[in-house]
Amino acid sequence: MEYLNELNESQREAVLYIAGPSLVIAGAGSGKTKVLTCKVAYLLSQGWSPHGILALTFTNKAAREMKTRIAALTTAEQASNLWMGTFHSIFSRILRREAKLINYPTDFTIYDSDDSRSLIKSIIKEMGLEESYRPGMVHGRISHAKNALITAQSYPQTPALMAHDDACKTPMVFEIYDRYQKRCTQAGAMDFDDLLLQTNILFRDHPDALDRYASRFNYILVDEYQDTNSAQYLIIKRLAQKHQRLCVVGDDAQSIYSFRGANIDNILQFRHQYPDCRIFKLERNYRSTQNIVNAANSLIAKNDNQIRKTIYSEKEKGARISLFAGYSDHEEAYIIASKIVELRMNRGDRYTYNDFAILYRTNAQSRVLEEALRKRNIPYRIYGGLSFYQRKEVKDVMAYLRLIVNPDDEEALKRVINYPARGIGEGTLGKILNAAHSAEVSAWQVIANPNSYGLSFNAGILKKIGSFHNFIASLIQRTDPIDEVAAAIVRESGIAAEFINDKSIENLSRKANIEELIKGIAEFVLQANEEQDSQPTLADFLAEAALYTEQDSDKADGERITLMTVHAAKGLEFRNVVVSGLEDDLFPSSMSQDNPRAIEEERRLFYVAITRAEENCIITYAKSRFRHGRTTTGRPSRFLFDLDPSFIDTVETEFAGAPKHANAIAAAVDVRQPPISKPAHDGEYGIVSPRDLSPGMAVMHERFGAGTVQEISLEGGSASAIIDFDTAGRKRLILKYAYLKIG
DNA sequence: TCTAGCTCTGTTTTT
DNA sequence: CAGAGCTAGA
Repeated sequence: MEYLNELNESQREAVLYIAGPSLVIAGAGSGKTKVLTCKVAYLLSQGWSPHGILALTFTNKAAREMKTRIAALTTAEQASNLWMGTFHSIFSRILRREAKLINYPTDFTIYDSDDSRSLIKSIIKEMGLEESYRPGMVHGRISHAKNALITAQSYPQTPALMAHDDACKTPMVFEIYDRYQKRCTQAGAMDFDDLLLQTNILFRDHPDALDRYASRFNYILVDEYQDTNSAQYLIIKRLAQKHQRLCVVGDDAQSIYSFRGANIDNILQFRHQYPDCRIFKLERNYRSTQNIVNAANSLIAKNDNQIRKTIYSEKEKGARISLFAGYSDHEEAYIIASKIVELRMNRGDRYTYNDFAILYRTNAQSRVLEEALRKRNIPYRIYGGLSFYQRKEVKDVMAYLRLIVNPDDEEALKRVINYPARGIGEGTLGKILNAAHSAEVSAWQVIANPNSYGLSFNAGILKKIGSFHNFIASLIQRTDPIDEVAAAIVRESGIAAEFINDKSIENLSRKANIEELIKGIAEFVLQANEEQDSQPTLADFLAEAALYTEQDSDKADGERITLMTVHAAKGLEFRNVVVSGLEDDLFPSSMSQDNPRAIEEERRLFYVAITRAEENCIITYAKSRFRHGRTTTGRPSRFLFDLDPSFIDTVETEFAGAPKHANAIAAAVDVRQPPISKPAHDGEYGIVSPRDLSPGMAVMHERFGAGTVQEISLEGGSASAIIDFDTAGRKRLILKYAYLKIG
């Protein structure tokens, strides 16, 4: 147990206390992972069985890393027997075992967000609501409800939700939710949120099942506790109720996932929910220099809602944070690229490209940065955007695999019934789906026997449907290794033929992706053979693939700088970090402008960004930026004014010859721009405030001409107006983009 | 039924 | 600017 000697006092106390519930407040860079891994190793050394330890992490990658580190402290066998993974992966495993109890098939499909979205979209269409209901928004509402443990049945009984929907003029959300849930059940599918909700339903309705797991998991550890939602909270509570051996680790200052239902109160209220808990605070930051820690502290001090703590660093003072302003987003990117080259040069071979990361608020910002990096021949890797399993060609093959495992999977069927084209078009598919929904059976059952469901297709169509059905049925019969099944699909479905007359680079890369998928399946088989000495099923593979994320891949391909969103950077560290796009309306996001809680979360996000840096932190913003198809002028972010100037270096706009100021904040104030929106006075086109509009008012639009305001809506943070234009008809315009003239 | 190309619209973060 | 949706023409 030498590892105990490497811990500081508070870390050691946190590791050694295993008698009851404990809360470890772990500041950024304070050795949180070390505490967790040492604690698990310590439990094992005290004779606890690895099978009885449940450790929940935020990402698969974090789980894997911890396993590796625990294996180094104990044995590989012990580490591999731990129940360690994300909430979603651990509980999908448990749900699969217990599926029968809650009337799901053992091999239920996991719908990803795209599947959910597409199902919701078709329900909206069926209900004739596409005018005013957007699938993404409805999905958000359903997801929010599920994370708050509100089922389709209880939704209409929840006044707060119904009132919100009424206010948003979307009173039918409850009905869409209900139909959505029925269709998921019909298809034998769970969405991401179901994995948590259904676990709670399982534990609620089957005390014997709960008891089995509660007594199996003798000790429960939860990482990133500040980002758990109500559904996760309740699962933990249920499992730990009896023995109360629970250790949660987190940092309220890094709670950044409320949009996904994360409830910061879980960590803030832990001491009240477990009154006899011990609290340990890890306040020494081992990651960053003093300047970086102090600057971050000065920022987060501006938040009201937090557990007070004093994070400090005993590393060198280090360089001050430097702040740069570009005249445009392109210049900002140019400055960033130059600073990276410069830092790397100055330090000779001390820094490699792997020591740099550029962080941003939104994925869309990466484009301009990439351009600038390419011009300088700086190699980069970019996280975010489409993950491997989200690419169209991969999803197509995956949909066939899903159908084999669960032919009732409607989203999968919709995807491939006519891909590659086999003459079963929209009309035919629509009839099949309608028949299925009115008979309350799956589309697959209709296809298996179209005549029994009152469908009168002509012989040609029947033949096409029949041959598709036979093809899938024949795949289901196959017993060869699953990677060979996948290869057969590509060959026999006609997907391979689609790629034969390829010339374009895109087509080649699609082909390569499909090959990689098959290779990946083969590797999965091999690994399972080696580790568990078992023959994995397609269902095993799909379950893992459904919960795979971009973060999980270890793209260690050579020396590259990293580009990612701040969210994606959570838990990571780099010697040099650039945080870009510090403009009001971008960071903090325009979505959170008038919501104090949301602003505090954005501030925590900025805090997370700064505290990723070990040695150098560079903050940049652009005075103008190309967004939404036009160039907009911005102001420096309000967060820049939160930073204590003594830790910040001069603003330099070196490439435009702007004066250099001694004081960064003063400089930032100097460049404060007039308000972004150009008010629509003096008979000119401009942005009109929703306050200045009312129904019946006559307005002019740049392109659509004269019109009359019908309705104004303030929902969802972006005010919009429905306007009847004399020639262009009825339009719904987002007021912060639309150039209008009153009168 | 399919595809190419046009028009229109709307932008956060993601297990 | 890019993705979705629509239309025309095959």
